[in-house]
Amino acid sequence: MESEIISGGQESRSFIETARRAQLVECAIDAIAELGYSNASMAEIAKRARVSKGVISYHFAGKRELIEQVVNTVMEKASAVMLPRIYAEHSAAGMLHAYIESNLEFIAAHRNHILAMMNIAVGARVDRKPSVDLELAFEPAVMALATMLRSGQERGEFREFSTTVMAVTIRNAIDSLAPLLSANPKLDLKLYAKELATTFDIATRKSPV
Amino acid sequence: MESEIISGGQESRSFIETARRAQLVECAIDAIAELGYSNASMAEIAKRARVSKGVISYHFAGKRELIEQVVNTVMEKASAVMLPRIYAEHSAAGMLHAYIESNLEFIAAHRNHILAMMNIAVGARVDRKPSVDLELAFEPAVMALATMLRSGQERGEFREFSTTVMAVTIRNAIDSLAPLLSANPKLDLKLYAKELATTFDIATRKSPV
Amino acid sequence: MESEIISGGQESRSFIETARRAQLVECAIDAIAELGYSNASMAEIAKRARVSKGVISYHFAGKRELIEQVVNTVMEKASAVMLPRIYAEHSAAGMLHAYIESNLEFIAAHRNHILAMMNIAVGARVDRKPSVDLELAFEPAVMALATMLRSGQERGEFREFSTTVMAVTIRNAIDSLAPLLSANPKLDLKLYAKELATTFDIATRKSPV
Amino acid sequence: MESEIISGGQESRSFIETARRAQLVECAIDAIAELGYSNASMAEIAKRARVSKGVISYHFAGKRELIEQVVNTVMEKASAVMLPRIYAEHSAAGMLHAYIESNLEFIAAHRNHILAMMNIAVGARVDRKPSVDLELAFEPAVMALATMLRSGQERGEFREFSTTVMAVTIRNAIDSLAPLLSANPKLDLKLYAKELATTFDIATRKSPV
DNA sequence: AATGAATGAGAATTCATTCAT
DNA sequence: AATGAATGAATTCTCATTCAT
Repeated sequence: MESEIISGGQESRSFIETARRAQLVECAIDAIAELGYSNASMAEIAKRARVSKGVISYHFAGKRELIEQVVNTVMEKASAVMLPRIYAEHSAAGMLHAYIESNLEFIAAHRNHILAMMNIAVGARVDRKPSVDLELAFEPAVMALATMLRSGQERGEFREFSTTVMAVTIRNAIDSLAPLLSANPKLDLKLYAKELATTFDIATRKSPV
Repeated sequence: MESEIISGGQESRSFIETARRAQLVECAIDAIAELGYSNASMAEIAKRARVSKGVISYHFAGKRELIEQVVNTVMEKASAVMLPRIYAEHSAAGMLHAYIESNLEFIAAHRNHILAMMNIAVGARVDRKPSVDLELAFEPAVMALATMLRSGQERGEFREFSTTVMAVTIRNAIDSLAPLLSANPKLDLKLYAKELATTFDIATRKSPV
Repeated sequence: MESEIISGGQESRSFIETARRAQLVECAIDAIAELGYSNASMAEIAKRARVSKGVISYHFAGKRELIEQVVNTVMEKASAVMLPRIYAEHSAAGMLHAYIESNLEFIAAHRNHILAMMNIAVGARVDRKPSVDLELAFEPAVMALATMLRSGQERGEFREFSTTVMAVTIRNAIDSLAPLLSANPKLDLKLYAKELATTFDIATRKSPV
Repeated sequence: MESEIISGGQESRSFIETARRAQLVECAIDAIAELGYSNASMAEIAKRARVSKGVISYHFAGKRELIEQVVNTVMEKASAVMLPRIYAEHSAAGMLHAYIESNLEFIAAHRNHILAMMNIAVGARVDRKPSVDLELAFEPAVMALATMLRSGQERGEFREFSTTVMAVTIRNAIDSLAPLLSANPKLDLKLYAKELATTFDIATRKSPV
């Protein structure tokens, strides 16, 4: 509305476009989470957005770009939730605990986002040219976690272990919650979070209490 | 003479049929592992077997049966490697250790098999009629592991923890090795196995040594 | 504005869609009449419409729906021609006469329509899942005719006979004209109609004049 | 067995071949009658004969020849039943009556044969080059009947009518019994035969009694 | 005389994408 | 900015036919 005044404005198109893109990304997330990657056709996503198929092609270069935006969106949202929680802690154990807990909370709150990510991770190779590389999407998360673990070792809080193996293990423990939750919706998340936190607290700390 | 006996006879498969089926299953495994579930079309699989598309239809009732055979084949091979190793142990910790180690060895030796399984697990749900149910293929593995862990707790070897959460965590730590290995082929498997075994030894045992 | 209303709206078909559907139904009728049910593939029908195969899928849910539309279309056209002619009569003999004559006229004018119907009737049962049930398409016509005959008996115009057997006989005498006409295009339809009308007039009436 | 003695005997092969061909024709008839023309695949027919697909190709030049044999076989059997019955009569009305009754009896006794014929008549155009021409199979029957009717007119027993139209009408009244019987197995055949005989007796005879 | 194995063409259907309006 | 229409490639599956044994 306000934008009609600024005739020829470049901003206004950008606003509508931004909104549409966000909407389409949301619909894509839901479709992928609920139907799986390969059943989340453009037609299905468009239907969920109550919009014609052409709109997606109009706003995104192709399915590929749409999927990339899904990945980016989820990553950003997760970071926004988790990072403050982690940086609020000062001990390595505390940070690891915050990492696991905030991540599980994010999953609980955005189950479809994570489900979509996992479906994409495995299914996206569908396009001959991988639209989203596993490495690109997941490795940074592992790297960041590994760095956190290493600093815990350097501070003398954590025992010696391969930070990479441990980081991968923790990430997978977390990521696999989403499908589990999907199959068994009344899963006790609090318990699950506590179990994981305890397990990896024990598995990483230097000396038993 | 020849035809009177046949009726009702469940004559077992001919030699050549058995060989072809095995070959096609192998080609399917490779195709799925390398291209992803949905790019592993019958045409692609046939091409890898240097055989016409129709051959697959001739030997398997449909894509569904082929995929089922892939799952069965992998499961059987893995069991054949792992079970003897596990049952050779007598302590719960020993069994867990054998479980992890033999599983990683199997993965190292049959990377494509595991990659195929994971792709099927995610990709197959994607069909309107899931050709292979995730639960059917994976949950039993988790269940078996959980049972093993519970017996460890009952024997007093393991601390108290949710056996389900721990079993899921361990299985995912293992399963996620395949894609990792695929992305990073010169991964030190021995080290990885040792790290995982140590981590879950520490994470499960009752009292620190 | 545009999208708020749409939801739930059963907006009727667009002009162009209606035209395409009609065109495709016509092409299907011709293809089925000329090539037989099972040679009338979607590809063939599309080719006749000078349109890509996908267009049929775009406008019809599947072959099934297309065939259903063929049946509906033919039935409606035939009814539109015959019913006024029949209801214009007041004696049972007059109605039967009008029934036979108007039906033959319709067949003469729409030979392919009838040929298509017959091919569908026999060919469609042939699909594992019959796309169009013989009974549904043909029995009503027999039923309606039998009812007309019965009312003629009740009025005392017609002799006693099994209205079902007679209705079946008349319908088949009529329906079989189409293939006959197809094989022998210069058939004298006027004569044929007169012969049939006379035959069944004699065969049904109570007392000779 | 006995044939092994007559080494190189041409006769013995002929005997087995004749038997096989007859068996395959029977199986084809049943398959076509029960499943419809296009579902009666060579595989299905072979299965019913408990024989491999190749056998059919071995004994018949192709599906086309097999279908031709089906038509020939049915025609011969029907003639064998009907002709003696017809020629036993001496009045035209008696012959027509015998024609209708013996034909219905044949249908009752060999329902599948007639069903197969009808399915073939409509469905066989499936092959681009019609494997069986409607004309070839059905017109002779109509011609023969028309001739019979004409002789009735010449003798002064029958009224004037187009013998062709009447013959077509009668043949179709008869042929349509098979599908009817198939849809409604407990149909009263005696009644049906009596109705048809009466109807066409009335419709053809010169003067009302 | 018969079989099992393999072929390749053709079927329906699905889908991302393009384009005129 | 959005839509409906159309395309063409790809997928699974079926089938008559061929061929070595």
